[in-house]
Amino acid sequence: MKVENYDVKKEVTDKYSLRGRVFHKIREDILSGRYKVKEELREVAIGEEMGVSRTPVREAFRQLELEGLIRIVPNKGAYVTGITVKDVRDIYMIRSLLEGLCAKWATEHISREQMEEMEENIFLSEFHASKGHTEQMAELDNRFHEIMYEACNSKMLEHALKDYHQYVLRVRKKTLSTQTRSTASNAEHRKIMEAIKSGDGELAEQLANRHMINAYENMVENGYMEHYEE
Amino acid sequence: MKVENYDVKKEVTDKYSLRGRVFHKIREDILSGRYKVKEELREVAIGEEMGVSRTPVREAFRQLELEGLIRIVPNKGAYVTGITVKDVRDIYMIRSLLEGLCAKWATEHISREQMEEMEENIFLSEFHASKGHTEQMAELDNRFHEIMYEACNSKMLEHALKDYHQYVLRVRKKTLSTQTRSTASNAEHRKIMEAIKSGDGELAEQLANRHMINAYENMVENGYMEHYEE
DNA sequence: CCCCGCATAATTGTATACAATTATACGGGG
DNA sequence: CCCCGTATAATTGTATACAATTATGCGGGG
Repeated sequence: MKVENYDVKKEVTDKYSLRGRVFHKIREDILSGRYKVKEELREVAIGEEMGVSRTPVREAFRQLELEGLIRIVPNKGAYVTGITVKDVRDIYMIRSLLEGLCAKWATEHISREQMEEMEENIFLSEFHASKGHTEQMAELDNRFHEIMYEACNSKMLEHALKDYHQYVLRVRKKTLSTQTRSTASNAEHRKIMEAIKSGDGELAEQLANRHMINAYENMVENGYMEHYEE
Repeated sequence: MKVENYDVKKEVTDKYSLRGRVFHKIREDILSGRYKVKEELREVAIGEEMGVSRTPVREAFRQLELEGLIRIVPNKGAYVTGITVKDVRDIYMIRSLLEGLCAKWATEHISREQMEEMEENIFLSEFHASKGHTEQMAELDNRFHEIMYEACNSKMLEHALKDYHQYVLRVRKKTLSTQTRSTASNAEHRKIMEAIKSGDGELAEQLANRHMINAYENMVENGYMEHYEE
C-alpha cells in the first residue's frame, strides 16, 4: 500500500476524529490558560465535558505529553506542565540559531507566492501597528515566522521551529502589546524580508538571529518573564 | 498534589507498564531494522505477539508517531517512516548548530563527575579503536554526545539533541565502522573535551560545530547516504 | 480482457467493563 | 493530639465488544 505526504515528524492534524478534537481542545485550553500550570487533568471529566469516552481522551493525552504540554505520571495522572524562566531563555537561544538557519535556507528556496505573502504581511503589520490593532499584529507576527518556516524547504527544521514557536506562544501576545517593541519588530521583519529578497542569505541569517535575541531581551526588560515559574 | 521531576518534555520512561514495554519493543524493532521502511504495523498482530490487547498497542503507536518513527494515517494504519537523504542532511546542519551551543553551555556547567566520565570515555574510545572493537566504539561515541547533552544544563536543548541523535542512529553504526573516520572522530572528541576542560566555550562551540559537519561529509563521501530514500 | 459495483472481510475508532493502583477517610492506639 | 493501618472511594491501566471505515474478491457488463 502506498502512503503519500510522507512527513517524518507528523503533527496532529486529524481534526475530525474524536481523539483529534479532544487533542486540539485540550491544547487550546492549556495555551489559553484555562487549565493552570500543574493542574491535574482527569480523563473522565474531560471525556464527559466533550461527550466522549476515556479512550480517545487517553490517546490525546499521550500525544500532548510528547508535545510537552502535559506530563503523565504512571498510575497517577496527567498534569499541565509549566515553562520555567530558564526554559524560555533556552528556547530563545535555540530559536535564534535555528531561525537564522531558516532565514538562510529560505533565501535559497522561497517561492514567488511566499515572497509575495511575506511582503504583504509586512505591509499589513505596519498598517495595523499604526492603528494599534494588537490582535491582528500578534497574528501577523506569528504568520511572518511561519511563512519563513515553510519557505526554508526543510520539513525537519520547519517542524522544530513550529514546535518552539508554539511553546512560547502562551505569553507572546502580552509581549507584542508593547507599542515600541512591535514597531521595532516590524522594522526587523522588513529587513529580514529585504535580505531574503535580495538573495543575501548570510545577512538574512544574521538579522533573524538578532531578531530573536532582541525579542528575548525585550521580554526580560519589560518583566514579561515573571509570567513564568521559578 | 505535588509532582517532582518536572521535565517539560518527558521521554517515555515507563518501561514497566504494558504500553511502555510495547513502545520500547516496537522502537527497538524499527531501529534494528526488523520492520522495514513503509511497512504497515497492525495493532492485533503486535498485540498478539506480545500477548496484550490493542489498547496499549494503540497508545504506544500515538507516542511513536510523535517520536517520528511511524506515521499514522487515520482509519488506515501505522507505517514505519523513512528518512530521506535530505532529512539526514538537514538534521546534521541543525545538529551542527545545536551541538555547538551545547558544547558552549557544557563548558559553563559541566560537573566534576561529568568531566571525569568524558575523559574516561575518550580514553576508552581510543583503546577500543586501536583494537578495532566497533560495537564498543559506537556505544562510546553515542555516550560522548549524551554526556555533553546532560552537561549543558538545559532540559530543552538536551531533549532536542537526544531526539535528533536518536533519529539518525539507524545508520550510525555503519558509519562509525570506517576505521579512518572513527580515528578522526575520536581526535575531534578529544579536542572538544579539552576545550571544555580549559573553559574555552567559543572554541568548544566551533569544534563541536565542525565535528558534525565532518561526520556528515564523511557519510556522504562513503556513500552511506544510499541507505536512505530518494 | 478490463473496469466497475457490490458484498464480504479485515482493520481501525470508540465505548464499556473490569483489574490494578493510588488517594482519601476514618478509627484505634500511643 | 498525632501517627498509622485499614477500608473505601477514586482514578488510571488493560481487555473486550461493538461501530465505522477501508481493503479485498468476485461477478457482470462493456
